[in-house]
Order: sequence, then C-alpha cells, then structure tokens
Amino acid sequence: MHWSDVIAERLAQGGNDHIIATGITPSGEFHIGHLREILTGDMITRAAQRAGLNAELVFVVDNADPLRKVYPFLDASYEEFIGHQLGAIPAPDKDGKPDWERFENEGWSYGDHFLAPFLEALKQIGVEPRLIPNLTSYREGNFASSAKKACDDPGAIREIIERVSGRELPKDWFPWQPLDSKGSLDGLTITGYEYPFVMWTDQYGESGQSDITKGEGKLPWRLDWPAKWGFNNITCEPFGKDHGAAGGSFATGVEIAAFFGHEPPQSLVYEWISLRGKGAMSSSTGNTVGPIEALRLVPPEILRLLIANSKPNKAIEFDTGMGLVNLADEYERLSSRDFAEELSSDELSRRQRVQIEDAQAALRLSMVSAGEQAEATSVSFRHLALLAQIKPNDDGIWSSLKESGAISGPSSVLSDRLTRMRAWIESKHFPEEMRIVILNQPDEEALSGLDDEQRKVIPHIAAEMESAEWTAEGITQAFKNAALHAEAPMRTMYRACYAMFMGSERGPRLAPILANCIREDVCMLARACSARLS
RNA sequence: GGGCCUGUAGCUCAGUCAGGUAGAGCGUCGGACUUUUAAUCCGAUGGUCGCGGGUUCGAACCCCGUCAGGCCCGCCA
Repeated sequence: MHWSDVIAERLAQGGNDHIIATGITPSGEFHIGHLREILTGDMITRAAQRAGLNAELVFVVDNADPLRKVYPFLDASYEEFIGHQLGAIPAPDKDGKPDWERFENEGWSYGDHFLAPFLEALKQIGVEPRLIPNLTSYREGNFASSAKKACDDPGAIREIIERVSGRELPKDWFPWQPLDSKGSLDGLTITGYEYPFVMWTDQYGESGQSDITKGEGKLPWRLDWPAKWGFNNITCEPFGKDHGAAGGSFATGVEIAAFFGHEPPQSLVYEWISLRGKGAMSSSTGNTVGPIEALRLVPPEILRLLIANSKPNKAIEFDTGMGLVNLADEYERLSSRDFAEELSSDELSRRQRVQIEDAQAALRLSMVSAGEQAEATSVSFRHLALLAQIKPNDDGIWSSLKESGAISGPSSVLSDRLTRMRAWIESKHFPEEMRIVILNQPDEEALSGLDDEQRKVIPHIAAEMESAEWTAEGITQAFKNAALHAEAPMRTMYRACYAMFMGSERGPRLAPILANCIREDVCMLARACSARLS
C-alpha cells in the first residue's frame, strides 16, 4: 500500500472529517525542501479524499515567528527588526533594504514577500491549500483559550517540557512572549499576570502589559504548535525529522495538547531533501534550489513524482543533473504502463502486487490535477534533450518526431516539456554528459582507436565536406559519397565520423547537427583529422 | 548522553509494517534493426540482503547484540 494510503486508512479510523496541516516559517526564500512538506500533506489529502473522507489541506504560515538574524540577503538595517514578527516588518527590496513604502501602503510584509513566489509555484504544481496566517490567528484571538490555560498554570507546562524534553527551563520562563515597546519578542522580563494581561518590562526600561487575547505577543513554539492543532481542528500533520526527535516539539506537543484539552494530530515524520553532493538545503547559506527555479527545468508532475515515489522516511538527494533524466524517464515508463492489466494477472505474488499498486499510486499522485490521466508522450527525456540541442526551432523537432512515427502532432504536454527542456539545457544544471559537443580540434585518442579500414575513409569524408550542399540532406549525401569512394560500408564510415567530429564511438545522427554548425569549422576539423593520419 | 534514519546487483533504489523460491530501472556485454536522433527491440550479466546470535519447518523481513554512514535534540521542513 502506498504511504499516503496507509495514513488515509489511519485517518479513516478517527472519523470522516479531516484537516491536514502543513506549516512553514517564511523567514527566507523557499526551497525544494519546503515542497516536501506541502506535497506530503497534499498527497495525504488526496489519498484521504480518494478513501471517501472529507479532507482539506491547510497551510499555516508561521508569520508570527520572529526574525532570528540578519541573513546574508538582507541589508544591515534589518538589525533593528531582530525579534520582530515576520508578518509585522517590511519586506526587503531588491537591494535587501526594507521597503517601507509598500509596507505602509499595502501592508506588504516580510512574510508576504517570501510566501508569494512559493504560492505561485504551488499553484503550478497543483497544490492550493487554504492559508492560515498565524499572526492573524493571534490577532483574532484564536490562541486566547490555550494561552489562558498556559498562563493560568505555567507550572504544569513547565513540568511537561522539562520532563519530556529533558532540558531545564530558565527560572523566569513564562508561557507567553509579549511584544516589547518596539515590537520585539526578545529580551523581556515578565513581571506579572492577570488575565488577560501579562505585565512586562523590556530591555529599554519600558514596561507595559500584553493582552493575550489580542495577539500582543505569542506563545513559545512548543506551545504555539499544539495550540494551533486545537482551534484549527488539525487531525493530521506531516513534519520534518527535526520536530520528530525524542523530546522534540512533537513529543512535548502531544502532552501539551492534552493539557489544552484536545487530541494531537496523526503525525508523519519525513526526511529532509539535500542537494546532490552539497548537503542539506539552507536558505541562509544560499545552498538552495528554489521551487520556481526547479519548475523552470522540471515539469511539475515529475517534481511530484520525486515526492510520491519516495517513502517519507527516505532522505532524498535532489539531483538537477543526470538524476533528473532518470526521474523523468521513470515517469515516462510509469505513464505508459497498463496497471489494470498487470494487476489482473493472478500469478502475482503479494510482493509483486504491492509493487504494482505502489507504482500506480505514485503515478496517480504525480498528476497536477487529481484524477487526471497520465499521458505517455512516447518521447523520453533523453531523446528530447538530444532533439532540443540539435534543432534550433520547435517545428523541426515536431516534424522529426512525426517522421519517426513517435507522435502524430505536438501535444501540449510535450511542448510544455520542451520549453522547460530548453531552459534546462541553458542552465548550469544540465549534465555535461548529455551535452552534444562538436570538437574544434582532432581528438587523438578517438582517432587512434580506429582500425585501418576506418581511417581509410577519413580523407574521403574531408574531401566531400568541402563540396557538400550545407543541409542535412546534402551532408548525408556527402557521407554516402565518401563511403562509396572509399569502398567502405556505411557503418565503418559512421564510426570514422564520430571519431572525427565528436571524439566518440557512437552518437546522435550527425548530418542535422553538422548542418547547424559553421561549414568552415567543420571542414577545418575534417582536414586536420585527415592530415593527422597521413 | 538521549533518539531517529539508512546499510539489498557496478550505480539509484523497491521489497521489512501482515516471515514463504532475492526484484526493478540504469549501467555493462552480446545480438537484431541489411546506413545510427547516445534511438528502439531482444537476450545475457550481475547480490555471503553490513556483521554475529536467537525465534521459526522456513528470516532481507521478527527479537537481541554489534559495526559503519547520515541526521536530530535553541531555531529550521
């Protein structure tokens, strides 16, 4: 059974109505790792809906969290906002400076700035969750009841956190963080509590009171999370392994939720995504691939497959090079399979059956719109990568594919894929081994690997190139002439060609590629090869 | 110190929850297609399932131990 169905089955035991939650702090640029959070939630939601449950995906935007530090992409002036809530400070402009104008006129905040492009990417990838801005939840008083319980009995909360997490809380710890006179959550001292007010003094010597029913502060993370489960009616939440460690925030959250008087959600811990060879992604080190950037290269369904086809506890190494080619070809293979037919065989072992069912579920979850049928394009990623490099314009590709009988016409899926393919080829991520390169000087090693028969053709090829009509057809004719004059079979001739022009033993059809090269360059290379052997 | 995950074919990984003859893709090698879009098709190759014990008629799978790698335990998906 697919992992999403396993969770859906568990949810079904707990009732019919479910809210699956995901949550991210918009402290910097979003990356592929965040996509796992959302997609994991999305896939659970789809599985639950398929199982007949009433399920909704929500995305809690943790914009009540404070800015922790001045990240490298921020101007030094952000120093004054450290400790301030992400939804309550201006967004950085293109120079990393606070954009006060937009903040004051439109309320465009730091959190909005980073959230917006991520939401755009989510839309492309077929995920449109209901948004719950956490700062708004505070201001509307949704945290009031939990906050009251915690402030009424700080000892009980302290006991839970200290026992479960095994760490000791400071003596002056209090389960509410007020905003100080400048709007920061840092450096305050709690001086008293009388519902609904928490009294404080800040580092500037100012003092005041914070109304816990109006969002004049926030709950510390370990309370914030379980409180949200309650008023948002969360029944299921996937989260990263960082929260899942023993004594981590989920463990304390379970008990704190009970103290608040509600059930914790069904949990699912997932592993992180790292960049191949570069370690974990992190916004602050700049070691990221953004969802937008990824979508420029990869069709959304293939990005979805990456998540759907990996069990949540499996660490994923995101590879924008060859790994992507393999993933895309895997998608092609899956979409051309007839699962119903495979499953109808009664000679399947339990294992085989499970494998087929999982592949089927993974493909289904990869669709951008739920319920859509996968469409096999019958053109592999590899093949398309070749064509895109050989043919400068798209029409040439379609007619070539039509000629070979692969397609009857360009489908929208395919032309969309081609657009991304071209972006990929131009990006730094495109793998060298896929890149078609015509040599500019003879490759000694390749030439010396030829036998006498093959060498014999080279001068003829060089000669024919000089006079060939410079089109794919003309060059093909020149090749034939060369073989004819050398009295060699075409196979031998081609072997010599690849050694001459690409330094390899085999390759893609040469004539169309050469036709797109500058004639004089090709002729010079051919003459040089010929001279090298004489 | 506490905890989690991973270890299966040259590579990437399924398979472990419900024990029942070791799987897929890629790669490699060979062949076909009588001249090739790294194509396609067919075939072959390939594993003491990290290691040691235990339970069992039977263990990759369950239990105990052990080694190795990665990670979490202020914040982070």
